[in-house]
Amino acid sequence: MAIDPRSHTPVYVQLADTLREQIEAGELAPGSALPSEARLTQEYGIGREAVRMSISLLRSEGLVTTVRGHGSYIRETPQRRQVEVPPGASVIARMPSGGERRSMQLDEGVPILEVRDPKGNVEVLPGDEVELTRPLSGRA
Amino acid sequence: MAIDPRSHTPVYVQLADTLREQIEAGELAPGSALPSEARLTQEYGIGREAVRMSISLLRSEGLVTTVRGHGSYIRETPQRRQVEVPPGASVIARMPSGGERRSMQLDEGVPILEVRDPKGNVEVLPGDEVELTRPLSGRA
DNA sequence: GTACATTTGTGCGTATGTATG
DNA sequence: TCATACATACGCACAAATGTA
Repeated sequence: MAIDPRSHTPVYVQLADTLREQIEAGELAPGSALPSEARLTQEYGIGREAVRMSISLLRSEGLVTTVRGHGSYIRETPQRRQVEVPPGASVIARMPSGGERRSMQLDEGVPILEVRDPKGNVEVLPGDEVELTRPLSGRA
Repeated sequence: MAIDPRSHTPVYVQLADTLREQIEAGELAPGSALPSEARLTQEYGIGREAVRMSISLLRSEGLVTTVRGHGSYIRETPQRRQVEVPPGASVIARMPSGGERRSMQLDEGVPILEVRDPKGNVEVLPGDEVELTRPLSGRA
């Protein structure tokens, strides 16, 4: 898909959409590198700022990670371990604060799951590694 | 907190931390506007790029939203409605794709919850409006 | 309607630092 | 050592959106 500078949607959103499509279509395989900033700048005839913002957007969606001095790579989602939601518990999803992200060593664009059990204990789980489950039979 | 350009932590991270503190402390109330880019540039004696990256960071954390030609605003989190996790279901948290984000009208930095019931039906819920629950008694 | 100020979006130039190969 | 590539940071300029007079 070509980029239209006169479109109402910002150029960097258009490029992010294009790259996202390619990633989801498998044209850009997990683990492989995105084209470099300079490459994308030339390829689509847009500014470096727009390219950087596109990649930043994809990072915030958890689709790519960027390695400084090396490039940006399509993220491979790790196996999710199953975690049971305790009876009487509640769960919310939210993005981590900067401190949480650093201490939990989360990539950008990875949400967290906050599980609060009836006693008020809160467990914070990395959203990309966890699948919550509720078993059919309601035993703890 | 003042910004130290010689610090090892990037200027834009320092500013984001400062603004985050002010937001979490309530000095910047939900619904109110952040200072403009120009204002922050002067206020903290840093460049516009650093200011914009700070705000971009806060957006990706779901703390603020930006309206072109208007400004950036502290997000007000809506009341979370309670949604019960069906017996036998599994839940994952992830960031929405661009299309999902637009069709569900989600702000940046808002994760989604994907609930898959035993029959394979998938429900996609906005992470900022939902609190998942598992009742104490295991009835559906 | 017009005009204007404000604010964010985009593009470009430059520079330094850091990491990899 | 050298080239490449990204990260950070500053500057300037203009475009586009918004709101108000």
